[in-house]
Amino acid sequence: QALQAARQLLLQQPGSGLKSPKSQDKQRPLQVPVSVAMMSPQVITPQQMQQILQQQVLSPQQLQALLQQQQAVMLQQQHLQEFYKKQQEQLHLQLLQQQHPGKQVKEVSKHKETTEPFLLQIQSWAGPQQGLLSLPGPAPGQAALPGQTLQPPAGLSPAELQQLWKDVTGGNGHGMEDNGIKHNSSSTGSGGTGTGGGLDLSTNNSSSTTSSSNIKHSEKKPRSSLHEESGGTHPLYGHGVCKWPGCEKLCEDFGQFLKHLNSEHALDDRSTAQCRVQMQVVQQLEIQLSKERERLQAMMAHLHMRPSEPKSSPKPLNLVSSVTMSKNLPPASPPNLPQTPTTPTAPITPMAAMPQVPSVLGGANVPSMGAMRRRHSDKYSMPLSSEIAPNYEFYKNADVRPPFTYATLIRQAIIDSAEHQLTLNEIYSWFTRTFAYFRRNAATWKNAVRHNLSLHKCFVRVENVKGAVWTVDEVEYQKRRSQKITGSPSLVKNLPSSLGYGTALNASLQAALAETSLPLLGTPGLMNSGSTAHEELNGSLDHLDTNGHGSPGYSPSAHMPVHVKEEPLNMDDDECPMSLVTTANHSPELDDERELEEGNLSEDLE
DNA sequence: TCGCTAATAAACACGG
DNA sequence: GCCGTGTTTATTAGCG
Repeated sequence: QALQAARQLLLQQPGSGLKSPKSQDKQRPLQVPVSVAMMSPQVITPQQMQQILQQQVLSPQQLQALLQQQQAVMLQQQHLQEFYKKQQEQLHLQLLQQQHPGKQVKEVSKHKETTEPFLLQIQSWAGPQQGLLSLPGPAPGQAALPGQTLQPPAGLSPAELQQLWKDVTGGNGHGMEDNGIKHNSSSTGSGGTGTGGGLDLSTNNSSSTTSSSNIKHSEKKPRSSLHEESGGTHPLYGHGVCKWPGCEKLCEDFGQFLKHLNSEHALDDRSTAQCRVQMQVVQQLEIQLSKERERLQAMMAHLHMRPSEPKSSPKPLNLVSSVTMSKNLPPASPPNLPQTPTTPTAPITPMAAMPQVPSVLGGANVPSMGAMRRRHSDKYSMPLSSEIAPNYEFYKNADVRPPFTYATLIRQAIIDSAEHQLTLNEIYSWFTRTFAYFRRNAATWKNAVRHNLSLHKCFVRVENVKGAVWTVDEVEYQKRRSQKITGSPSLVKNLPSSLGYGTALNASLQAALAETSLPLLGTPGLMNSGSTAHEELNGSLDHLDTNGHGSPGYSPSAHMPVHVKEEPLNMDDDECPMSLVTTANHSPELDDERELEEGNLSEDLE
């Protein structure tokens, strides 16, 4: 309305506002708004604004007034959006509680949180049809107006995008289709093509906030899973469904699709508007893609992965603020969307086992501990220390769960200590000190630590002068580990008797050596205490090797703190810690093989 | 589907 | 009674 008032102002004062040098241009001020209005009735895009500026059709005062009015409208729009969002969310939750009692509400609500901002954004892009001021992306060299956020939220999947499109176009779903909810919109399209009213989402929703009775369960139309057969080929036709954004009209065959396409999506205002919105979507996605690609480059550069293009990061990455996606992107893969799944043949980094990497570290969207009950298999993980070491700062600062089991971490904490023994509280401290992730939900993970200490035989409680301390029974630990590695408990069963370090024990200890060697040395943070791990393991090896057998009365408490033999070996390894590059193409099996090979190598060096 | 493993939650005991 | 520690059991989920 404000913009229209401005336009009225211009129309009412054509003479005063004109600085056109030629008299025949006197119609210009009329032409511009009219043309704009033809495109989108209440929109003056920045490009057009610039055009107006260039053509000097308006006086600076008028332009200023116009801009002010636009800003005022923007503020109104923002308020409307906020109001609408709140109302919609409230309504949404209300409906979900009615229809999906229980935790589904939480899940869908979470989904909504991610989609709604973009939904609003899309609505803003599609504003003309909604009577809202549309403010497309700023023209080159023109700053975005305050409050204007044109970036779609990161991490938008194509499915979400499609859903949002449906939201925009008001097609079958009206935004809540995922939840089986459908707004009884004013859409007149019998086939759910969102004719006309498809784009007046905001008005529909705003009205629906006061009349929830207008909402009904949707006869959820089967999606692309049906009609797999497809007659002809057309970018807008697939799986028997019209792929026009927001349409999804079922078409029996290609001919019917063509007929539908020509009838429902002919060249008219609606189609052009939808096309325009789609262009905006594509444009924004391209912008986002380029940003993500740039981010990927920077990440790969930071992580010493081979960048596909030698494009250096504009600035060093601050892990706390910049790490927004998993590192498990194969370096050879083209920089794609960050959600690119890792193929089983390229588990690459231990991050592959990382359950999740919060998109915003330390942000509110970090899933709670309880929500991420993921299996923490070490299978895809490289040796703990060598994983932690290069990422020491990362884990220290980033609220990312380390991809290791509690047992592994506890052991690491203990063998990192000078005495190879820690009190429970010291273990706690190590966790919180080493991993930012363990600086919250203390009760949960501390309970898990205690549980693991009690559960696993490899952890031995030793009464000490100053109380009880926990040590690691390395043999027990490696028994567990070798069980996991070899999958052959029979081998482990023979461990005590095969003290001549037979194959199983050898492999186990080699694996252990691989796990605790190389590691820590690459990182100052872990180097100081971490070298003990290496030494301890070598000590363990020495103990067995030199005697030809493990000590029968093997006592971890007696064994752990002592017998440190300085081993100059592996210094080459130290200089070349296990990098993401070297492990990038490792399959899980190769990882195990690598560990064995490294063990052999170390042994050979001895 | 089944078995294994790990994470998580919780109850309980015990001592300071 | 509270808290930290330690043990144990049950449930759940991921994975092979």
